[in-house]
Amino acid sequence: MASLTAGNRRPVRLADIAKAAGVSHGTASNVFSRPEIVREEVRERVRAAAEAMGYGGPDPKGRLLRAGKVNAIGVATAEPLSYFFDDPFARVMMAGISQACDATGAGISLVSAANNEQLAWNIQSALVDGFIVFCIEGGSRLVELARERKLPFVALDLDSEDGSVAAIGVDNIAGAGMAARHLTDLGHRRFAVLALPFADDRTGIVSAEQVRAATYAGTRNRLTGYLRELSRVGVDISKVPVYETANDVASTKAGLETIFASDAPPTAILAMSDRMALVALEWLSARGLNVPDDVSVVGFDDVPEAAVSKPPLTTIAQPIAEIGRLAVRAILESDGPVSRHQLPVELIVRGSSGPPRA
Amino acid sequence: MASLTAGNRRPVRLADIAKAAGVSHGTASNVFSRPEIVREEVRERVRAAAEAMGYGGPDPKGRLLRAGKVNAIGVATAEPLSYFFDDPFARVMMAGISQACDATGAGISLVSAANNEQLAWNIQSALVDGFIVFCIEGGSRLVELARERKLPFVALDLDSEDGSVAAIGVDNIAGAGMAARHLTDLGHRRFAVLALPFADDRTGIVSAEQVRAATYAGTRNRLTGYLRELSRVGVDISKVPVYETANDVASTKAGLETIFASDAPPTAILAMSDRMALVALEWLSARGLNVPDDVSVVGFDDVPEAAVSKPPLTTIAQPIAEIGRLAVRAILESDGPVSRHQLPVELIVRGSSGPPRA
DNA sequence: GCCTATCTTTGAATCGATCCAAATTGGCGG
DNA sequence: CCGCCAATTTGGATCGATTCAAAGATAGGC
Repeated sequence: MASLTAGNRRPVRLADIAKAAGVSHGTASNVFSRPEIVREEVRERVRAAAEAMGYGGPDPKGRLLRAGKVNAIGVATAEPLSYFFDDPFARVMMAGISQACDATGAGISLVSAANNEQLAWNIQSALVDGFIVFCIEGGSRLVELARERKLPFVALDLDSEDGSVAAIGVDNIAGAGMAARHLTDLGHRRFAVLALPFADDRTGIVSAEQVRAATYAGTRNRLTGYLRELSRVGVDISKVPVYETANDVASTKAGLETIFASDAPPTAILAMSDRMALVALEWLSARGLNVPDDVSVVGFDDVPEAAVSKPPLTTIAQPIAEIGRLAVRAILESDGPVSRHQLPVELIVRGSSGPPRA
Repeated sequence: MASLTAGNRRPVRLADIAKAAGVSHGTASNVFSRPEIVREEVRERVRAAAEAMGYGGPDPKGRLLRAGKVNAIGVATAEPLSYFFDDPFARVMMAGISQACDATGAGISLVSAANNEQLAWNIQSALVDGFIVFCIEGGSRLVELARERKLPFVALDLDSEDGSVAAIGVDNIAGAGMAARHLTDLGHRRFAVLALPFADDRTGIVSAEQVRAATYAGTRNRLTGYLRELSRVGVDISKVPVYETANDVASTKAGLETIFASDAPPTAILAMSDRMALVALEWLSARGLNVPDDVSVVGFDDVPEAAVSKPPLTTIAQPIAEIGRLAVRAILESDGPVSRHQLPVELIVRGSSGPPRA
């Protein structure tokens, strides 16, 4: 009964093998981190002891505390973890982030939870050197949590007026303007807007009042871009239905039902995301409406799927991957002043837009 | 010059605010981790001090060392980080892993690098409680590195003969058999195989010799399943070309070129991954060959894209997400014996397979 | 044989928290 | 006024490594 060492589950520490090899822990440490400064004979003795005792190498937990730097950045959202792998926009963004991390050797930690309490805890206890915050939904709360950690962080796609937070995004007003302009140039005059959330947990037709009170400035800016361009050609923008969705299939379809229940249905749909635009293409086709002959659709983002839909989607391209790369750099070189970038967008004309029926 | 505190960048520690609030560090710690046992007046005093000094809450680095558990699992591959977001198979797998992690509150750390040395370092220094190892390529090396950390880990898709490593996979022989059987039942007798790697860094037609020496038992098993079924109907399996690819677009196309350069080209292609199968569909279509009339194609995996290709792909469905979920559970409840699971597969007949031309 | 220069090794200090046994405080009944 | 119990607070020990100034060992020059 005495020496059933197999049952002894206490993990082996550096100090244990130091003692076993008859050297100080300082020397033992050097064997692993700077082997070249240790005399060969000693080095081998220590390594043999490590091998014999089943030592798995210096525990990063210990090293971490001493070193200070984790060498990983956290990517945070208020969605379930699977969002990163499901959503096309997120995937392209993550590809950009991955690239930059690969290049610098930094790791990626996914920090995310739909549950509010869990999210707070995850952010508080994330082992990272900084955060990239996806502000799709629940953005303000996320930013607040990230700020509390007192670590560098950058908000993506926030369009925040708050100049104290680092942010990277695109010129939403200009992008939306290009989308609308493209459609008015084609001759459209009857529009509907599928909008991203202006505030959390709400869907439906939005009022001017609600737009003014928007939590998400990005959504408001895109709408501003659309409407400015529409009024330029004389469209009565008070008559343009703006349906706020949760950027998912169900609420987008509900929006389309509402929009097309009108007796003067639109000939063109402005969707604030490709995700909604692609749902619209499908919905319209199921409804027997031809795109672009009966209805034109213009999206926003230019996710990969947009190029292969039927018909291919006309959209506003964001440099998504580039945004990701910039974000990583902003975290890792979080030096001087708060960095705020606004990247250019581009109109990509494909098959989902054309002149309205005469 | 004396008190330019703004320049003092040393982060605030728990001990600092304890001193400022005039309490012991023990009490200060309790204020954050078990506030209910601290007298209200004291609690508020400490919180006020924390606020005033810009304390970001207990540093997880410190907590971690004490607690021992990281509460995160690492997912390791020998690919660049972006693999997780690019590859369809990986994405479905990660969705399953995410789900299980969300449910248990565990985090996910992506541990990956194409570069060999970087990969070793990343695995050695990953802050995780265990690893899930993707054995697509470089699997053996990865398993070796993971084993050295002496942490629980499970290998996915390894088909290893080494019973000492936990592994989760599917019955490759049976799955491949079902694919081949489906085609022989339809009447096909001329075949070609697009194979996954048998060994690292090699592509081209493989010999029986090379198959026998395969590093990747999973690939070998799939081939065994194919050939066993083919020989059952009298096909001369020594004449069936088996082209080993790197499971990417370029090498798959090269394989197709080679295969169709023959004067007796196959009427059916057995692809060991949907990725290759989808490339084949595209290549055949560009070449003016009709699927399934001229050539039938059967894949393996059943990634989401397989259902929407033109034509939709006949394939062998793996319960990919389920594998991911099981893997997480295996790590978190890494109790008793080494767990080895083999999950069932299923033939999904879609439009890419049909009888050969009469 | 002594002194200096070089190469190795030592061991205390540190990183930032949590835990817990023991000490202190405060209230209350006798 | 004392003893006792419950509620708080204290401060030392611990988690597992790295760092670095100083001590010790070895070799070579004179």
